[in-house]
Amino acid sequence: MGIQVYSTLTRKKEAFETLEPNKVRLYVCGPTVYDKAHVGHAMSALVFDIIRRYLQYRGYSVKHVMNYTDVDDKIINRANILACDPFELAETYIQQYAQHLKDLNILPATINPRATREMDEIIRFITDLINKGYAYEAGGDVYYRVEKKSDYGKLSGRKLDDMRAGSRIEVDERKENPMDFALWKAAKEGEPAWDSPWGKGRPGWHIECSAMSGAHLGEQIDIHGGGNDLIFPHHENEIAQSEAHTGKQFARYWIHNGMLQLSGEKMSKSLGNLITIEDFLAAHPADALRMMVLNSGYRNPLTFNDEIIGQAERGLERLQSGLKEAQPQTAGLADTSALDEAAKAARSGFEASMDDDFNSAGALGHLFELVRVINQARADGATDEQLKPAQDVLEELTGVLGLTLRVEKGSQAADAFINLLVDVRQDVRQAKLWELSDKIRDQLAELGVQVEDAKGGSTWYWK
RNA sequence: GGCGACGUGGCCAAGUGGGAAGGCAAGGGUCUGCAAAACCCUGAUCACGGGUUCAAAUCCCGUCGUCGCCUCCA
Repeated sequence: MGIQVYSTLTRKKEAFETLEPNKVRLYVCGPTVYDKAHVGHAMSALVFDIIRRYLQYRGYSVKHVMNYTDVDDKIINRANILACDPFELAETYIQQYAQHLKDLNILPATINPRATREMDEIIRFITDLINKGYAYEAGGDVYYRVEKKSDYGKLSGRKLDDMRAGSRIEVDERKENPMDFALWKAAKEGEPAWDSPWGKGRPGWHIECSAMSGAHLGEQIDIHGGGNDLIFPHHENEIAQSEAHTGKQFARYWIHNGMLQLSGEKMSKSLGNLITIEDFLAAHPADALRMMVLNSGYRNPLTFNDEIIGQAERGLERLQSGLKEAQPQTAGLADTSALDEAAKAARSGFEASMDDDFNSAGALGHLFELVRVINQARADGATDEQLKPAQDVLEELTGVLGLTLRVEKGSQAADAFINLLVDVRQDVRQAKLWELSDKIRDQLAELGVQVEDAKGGSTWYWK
């Protein structure tokens, strides 16, 4: 059985079949760049990075598009407050976001389009919608006509009638239906604006994704992703526009990640309860956040707090323990079949879990079982050569999840001195000068070097 | 109010008809001069109440609770 993917559109798992064999067209909604990104953004980016890496492991070539919304009301407002240029503001945060993705070991998208650089495409798209009767101009604005297509609401499971009451929606007299949404917004004085058939203005939020997806991935794509807070109205509107434009199904699978929660509430800019990626990375390794994401279902809400981060960090240490070297001067195992079988079982279990809607928590479970067998073998005296095949599998599969299991490394020069010290300490221990031997170990620990004593000698590593 | 998701051991969490994975924490033990690491051992009436079934954590109905969307949001 191949990969099964849960699609929001059908609310069930479906067999994953791409439009073109072995190729995946993936579009993920990126951030609006008006402020520092927080760990919730990181979670979403991590989820789709994990999905992408697994698809690649499964032999797919993935064309991954992630956009930056670099012109909109919030950017303009922020720029006004800071008395700076909105384009420069956006540029600053785009650069910062790209660096965060790198720091988080998230593979760069194949293409990162920006709304401001795709204006011709956007205008062509809107023009076509007007020509086809799906949109209308009203005083320099252009609105999408939600009643024109009968399936509006199919992604979010809403009916126009249910939303009509819409007490919280400010009714705009110029709209035919209160749910009609802006494709193009006429510019006010001093705002960034582009020429269009409807006068100076800028694109609405939803249209840019449809236009850029079409421009870079074609009329139909395999996966469209984003946070589940985008289901309505953003993705609903994207479907409406794109399918009105092409007459074809837009995305085959809609994948949405759950929200990151802080103190029981969604982390968001408007609630002000956020932790920036910058702050997180200053205090924790990038792998810790990825580990948190991996250990839970991507569709479920994920609670973010110190205890959970701590659990993730200790879980990482456990994975790392599987990669440690053999005990010094060990005799070796007579039989390594347990290791071979464990490695084999780990790979097939890993694949079965990940095939099932990217069940990374289940996949991790299989990797932990491999760790246990490796550690058992080491404790039983396996040599490095004997451990290596299983460790290679562990390293490969954790790599598929995007974990680096990075072990801090000092300089080569320092290594030589530490080896010397540990070696000398070995003689000190043989002479049973425990006080001196402990002093060396303690002081090395203060320098970040963990020394571990075993029967045949000592090993050490940077921590 | 409408729509949707979720509720599994102290914590995180997999499993969605027939043996309740895994991790963290805790306790006990092995190893060790000590420490650390590692290894071994110990734990769940699957929110509650009904129902379907030979069989339910898993399906159906109801109750309670948590969260999300309905307005900008990853």
